[in-house]
Amino acid sequence: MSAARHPADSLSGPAEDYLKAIYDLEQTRGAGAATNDIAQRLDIAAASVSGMIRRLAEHGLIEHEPYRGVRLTPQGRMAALRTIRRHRVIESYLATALGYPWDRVHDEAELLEHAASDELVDRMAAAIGEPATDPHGAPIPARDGSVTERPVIALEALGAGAVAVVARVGDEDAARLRYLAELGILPGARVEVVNRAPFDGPLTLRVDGDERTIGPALAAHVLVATPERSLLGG
Amino acid sequence: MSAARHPADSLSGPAEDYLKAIYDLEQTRGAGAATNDIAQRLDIAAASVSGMIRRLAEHGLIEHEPYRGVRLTPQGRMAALRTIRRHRVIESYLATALGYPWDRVHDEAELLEHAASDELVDRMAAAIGEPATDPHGAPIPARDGSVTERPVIALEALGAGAVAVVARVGDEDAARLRYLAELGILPGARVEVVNRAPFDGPLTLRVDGDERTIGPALAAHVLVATPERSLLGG
DNA sequence: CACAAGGTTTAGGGAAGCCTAAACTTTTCT
DNA sequence: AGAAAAGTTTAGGCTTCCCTAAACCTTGTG
Ligand SMILES: [Mn+2]
Ligand SMILES: [Mn+2]
Ligand SMILES: [Mn+2]
Ligand SMILES: [Mn+2]
Repeated sequence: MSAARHPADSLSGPAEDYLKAIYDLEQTRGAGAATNDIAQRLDIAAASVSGMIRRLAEHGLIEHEPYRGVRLTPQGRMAALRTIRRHRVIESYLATALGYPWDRVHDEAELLEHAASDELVDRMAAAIGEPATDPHGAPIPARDGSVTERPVIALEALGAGAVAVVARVGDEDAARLRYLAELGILPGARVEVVNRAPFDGPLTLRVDGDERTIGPALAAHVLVATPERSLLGG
Repeated sequence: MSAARHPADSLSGPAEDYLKAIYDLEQTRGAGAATNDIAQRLDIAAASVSGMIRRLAEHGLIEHEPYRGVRLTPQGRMAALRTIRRHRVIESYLATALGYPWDRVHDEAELLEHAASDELVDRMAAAIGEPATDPHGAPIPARDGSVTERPVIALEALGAGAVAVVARVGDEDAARLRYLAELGILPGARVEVVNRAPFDGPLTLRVDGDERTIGPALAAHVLVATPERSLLGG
């Protein structure tokens, strides 16, 4: 009765973080986002997630099929993308305009994204030349919510001999980012899989002429574009 | 028993706004801040202020004498000044680095001040050359909490013939800021009181060679430094 | 098919912050 | 001084967002 007719502009910080998490989960897994997955991503008890799910559904931002998962409504997707745009523009601005190291922009953006106005975010984007991706290679949605996700594949999924360009790395863990930077695994870097040990063993890579060995768990957080995929268009 | 031994770094946004308000009230009024004044400044019911006062006192940030008012403890003053520094650095950065109009920096800073880290604020300050005052002329506290408040007097308090330099204007009301800018009443502007109508009447000023008339209510929000005061040192 | 395991929701509770109404204290006015 | 006015606090309630424990579905396995 009172559903779906709410201010909509004034989402709480926590609500915005839930929508972002649900958006991400919907993207990677094909289907709706599971309560447990949301809980894990946000480091919150599953029961608390159920509570927030109810509120978001009442506001018409998600649809909830009990015991089955949640999906964003068009309105919820728009809200998620607005927050994601803010997050990524802020990350980019901090790195480009203020010299922030790339392993620390994420935590700062995680809070600022809920406080910065659309106008501020637009001014930031303009000041640094409307970048297409954030410092970790993630695409920045446009003001209208449109995003062009490049076709990418996890570095972990490549076989020996494959050559690829790093498109994007997971940005949640600062220590991991520092380590990847040490290895030269940055967006735009060319990597070649020299060898792949069996039984989920480490990958030997050639990066910038140097040989590097990384475990599959780490390689799962590195997304790459392969020449074939680029040409075929995924 | 559990008083005064708390994280202290993690103050809520509302708590920081209360501390700022109490700091301001302590400065202008000489004595402790009254519940009603805090309520009016924050646009919150007086009863709600009593509740927050209890919490802030439990955290050792203020001292409360019931029915008499509150005062900041040294710890509370430090927390207030840290938030004020953030607010004013952010205002300055928005105006200088991002071309924000001076009538809109305040509202944006009012939210960002609770989300920006000290490191971000320091980087902003460095990027614009460590300004001494914000766009409205208010002094920016240093990292260690030290502030040098210039001796100022309300323009409203000047008599006919007085000459002064605008030091600072109230920044809470955007429309008022736009009007003052229209009149040329900006920090640094030289104003001369040409005439003063009796019975709380309007002041006629000369600003930039132009004659301007403003009411005493508006003049109360313009703080000026007079030559004598500057020389005598207040 | 039954049932254990895993995932999800409900029940009950707490802290923060806000509200209105009522009680209470202090100040001011007659 | 006594009473009205002004200011403050307390009482009782509400929403949001979090928690743990218990009930409840769904699924996969024996
Ligand atoms: Mn990020
Ligand atoms: Mn966030
Ligand atoms: Mn301000
Ligand atoms: Mn604020």
